Amino acid sequence: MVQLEETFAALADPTRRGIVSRLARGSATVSELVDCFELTQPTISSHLKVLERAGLVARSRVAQTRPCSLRPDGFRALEAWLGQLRATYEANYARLDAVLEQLKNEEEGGPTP
Amino acid sequence: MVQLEETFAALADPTRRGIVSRLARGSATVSELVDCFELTQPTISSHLKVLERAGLVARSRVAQTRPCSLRPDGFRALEAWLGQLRATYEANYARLDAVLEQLKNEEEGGPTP
DNA sequence: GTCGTGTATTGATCTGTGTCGATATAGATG
DNA sequence: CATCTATATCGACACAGATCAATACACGAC
Repeated sequence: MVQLEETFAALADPTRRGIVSRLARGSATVSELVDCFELTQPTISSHLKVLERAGLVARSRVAQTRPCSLRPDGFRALEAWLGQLRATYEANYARLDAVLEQLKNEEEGGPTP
Repeated sequence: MVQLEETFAALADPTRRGIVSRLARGSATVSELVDCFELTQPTISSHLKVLERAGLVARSRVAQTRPCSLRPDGFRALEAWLGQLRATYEANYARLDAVLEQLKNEEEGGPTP
């Protein structure tokens, strides 16, 4: 649950969603990301820290650079929550449909006085 | 894009996710939601306003009460964004696999000096 | 009309966060 | 060793948001 908290909070920021979209097309170093967005390097590093803590981004080390890549597992919890929500919603919607169906059938059998 | 911004920001708060989960099982009035969560009524109303502005919750009026219900369309943009992200990621992963496959084939043909 | 219940709004406080400039650290290169 | 590049960290600022108490509004009941 707390993981979900961090995931949604991380993706709530447009810059971080931009970083994620960029990394979906391939890994990138911090400098490359700084070039993509008109923000300073400390700001990008701060965003990467948030994304890393949320489990959405992984950072390795190559020489002095720190290539960042997406961690698809981090999105699983998000998709699972959405799927669960949809299932619950549709189940209750189906139940409503069933009730209406039953009412309709009872009415066809003859209206109750 | 700005809609996505509000959607993620709305779901970043645990109380609002709780409200959404509750509403997936059926509509509820503001008072009923206040009973569900140990928060004051103004706080719940504030959260509902955020969810409404994000297009995730609809409010009607029945007498003095304001029944709240889920608006599944509001989640579509979120699911679409995730789907697009996943597609992009898997496409580039497939491309990487293809590159590795090609390198392997070239190597089998004979290592380049 | 008055009264009571349900909900919205306001004002205040407190915490969190996005941003920057400045500085510090890590590692390659000379 | 010194130096340069890439990245992280720190301190400060401004702004947004979560929360509450108090109050105002809406609507049915009487």
